[in-house]
Amino acid sequence: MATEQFISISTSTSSTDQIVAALTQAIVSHRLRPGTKLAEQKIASQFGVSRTLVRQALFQLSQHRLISMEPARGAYVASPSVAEAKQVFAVRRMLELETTRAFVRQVTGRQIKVLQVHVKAEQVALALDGNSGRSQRNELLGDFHVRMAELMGNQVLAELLGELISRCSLITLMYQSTRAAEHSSDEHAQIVKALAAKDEGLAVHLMEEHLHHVEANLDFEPAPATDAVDAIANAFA
Amino acid sequence: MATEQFISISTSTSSTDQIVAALTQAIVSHRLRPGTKLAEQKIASQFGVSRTLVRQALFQLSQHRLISMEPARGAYVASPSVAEAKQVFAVRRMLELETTRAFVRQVTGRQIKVLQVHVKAEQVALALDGNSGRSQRNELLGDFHVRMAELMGNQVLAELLGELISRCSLITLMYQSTRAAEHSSDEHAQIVKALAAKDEGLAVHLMEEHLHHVEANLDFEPAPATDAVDAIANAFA
DNA sequence: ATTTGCCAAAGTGTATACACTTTTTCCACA
DNA sequence: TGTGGAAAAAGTGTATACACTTTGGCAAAT
Repeated sequence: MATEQFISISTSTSSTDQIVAALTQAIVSHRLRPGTKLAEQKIASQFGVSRTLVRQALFQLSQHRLISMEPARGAYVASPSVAEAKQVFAVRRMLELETTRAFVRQVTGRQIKVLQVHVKAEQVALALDGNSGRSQRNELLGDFHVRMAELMGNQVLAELLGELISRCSLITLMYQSTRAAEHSSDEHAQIVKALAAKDEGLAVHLMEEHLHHVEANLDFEPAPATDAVDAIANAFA
Repeated sequence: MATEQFISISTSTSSTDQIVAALTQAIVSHRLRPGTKLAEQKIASQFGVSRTLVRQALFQLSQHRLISMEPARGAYVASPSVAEAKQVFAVRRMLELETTRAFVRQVTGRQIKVLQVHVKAEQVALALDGNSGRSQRNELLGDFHVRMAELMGNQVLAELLGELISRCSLITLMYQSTRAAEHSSDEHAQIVKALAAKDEGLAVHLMEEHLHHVEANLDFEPAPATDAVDAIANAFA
């Protein structure tokens, strides 16, 4: 069964939030793959709580669109459609390009420092990690963008972007073509350089290209009927 | 007691969703004012269900930031701070300006028709309604923006914007200065005209001004200690 | 061998029970 | 008259119970 081992990285948050965090990480790191059924009792046992808390967590995750709940049938890890994936990326692009623009206008040395440190961390993780934690890498790469929003002092934006980027992680891992965008970190570095130089045009341009690369590395192709049921469904479509 | 009469506009959605919808409407229409306590059992009785379902609904609303939940103390209708209000508007501006830009590029006659019809509806409501339903008017005015996102075929964007606009409604009603922005509908009409003419620059400019007007009509001023407790709190701040 | 129908097992949806926390009440006392 | 504080009331947090739905399999019939 795929729902077996979670590692609770518990801090001091509420029980439900811990479950949400653990499941989120399991999903965006692909330890739980799209389509996997999430039976309430099994998860409850895993965490040593009752279904009540699991249920709350699942509801929350379904609002984040990381799982989908079908009435009386249960919760499943979401498998965003190509259409949805493209929409999520479109929204992300809107928010991030504007964020970049706004960022340049109010950038301080301290903020640049923070971003530089983050990029360093990315590159260390990339170097050290070899091939083990594709997911952790992914998470760190996504965090760069959330960090930017946080540094702008707009918490609302940061939260929204955080949710979008979780969705993007799921999408990325789902539609990932053979060779992923491993030069992301370099692109981040370049963006930071442009931000430091307060070159709005360049920064926005680099961010635009960066996001384009991330999306372009996905394989949205005709979905070649990977399994029998799909094949039949498609045949009658 | 302020939590007394809701009017269930029930469709065929799930019980929880009905409660969420009813409470949302009650909040954004100011039938429930910011700070109002939402006791689970009372609401449950209102709706004729158990606390379980109400609890789920409240969780959902807290994720939408329409209510805030304090551990062991219960749920209260949110009173967004000035800082949060400004952040929400900032994000909204980002999304809507980009939406407008994208809209112009792919606009069709049918879409323009839909928007024109909507604006007509706004103006009819404004004319008929006199002064009765400030909230309904508000809702309709917000819907214009959501409709634009929907027409672009980006469901993700539409949902996100919908949530943001709910928050804006709460904020608007909370910080509303004496004279509200009643020319919103006219501005919508002008925007539609610019969209129809595929004049990207003008459309974006008008949208920018429109959003600026909406925000400028709010009273974010020093919060002149409207009640005794606040006054004391401020005195020692 | 394939299909249909039915029963058992598993799972979800909602209500209720109960422990624990916060708020309110009210009385003793200054 | 006003204040401190304990006991009661109200309310939240979690677990459990139970009804209803879906699922899977077995057996009978074709």
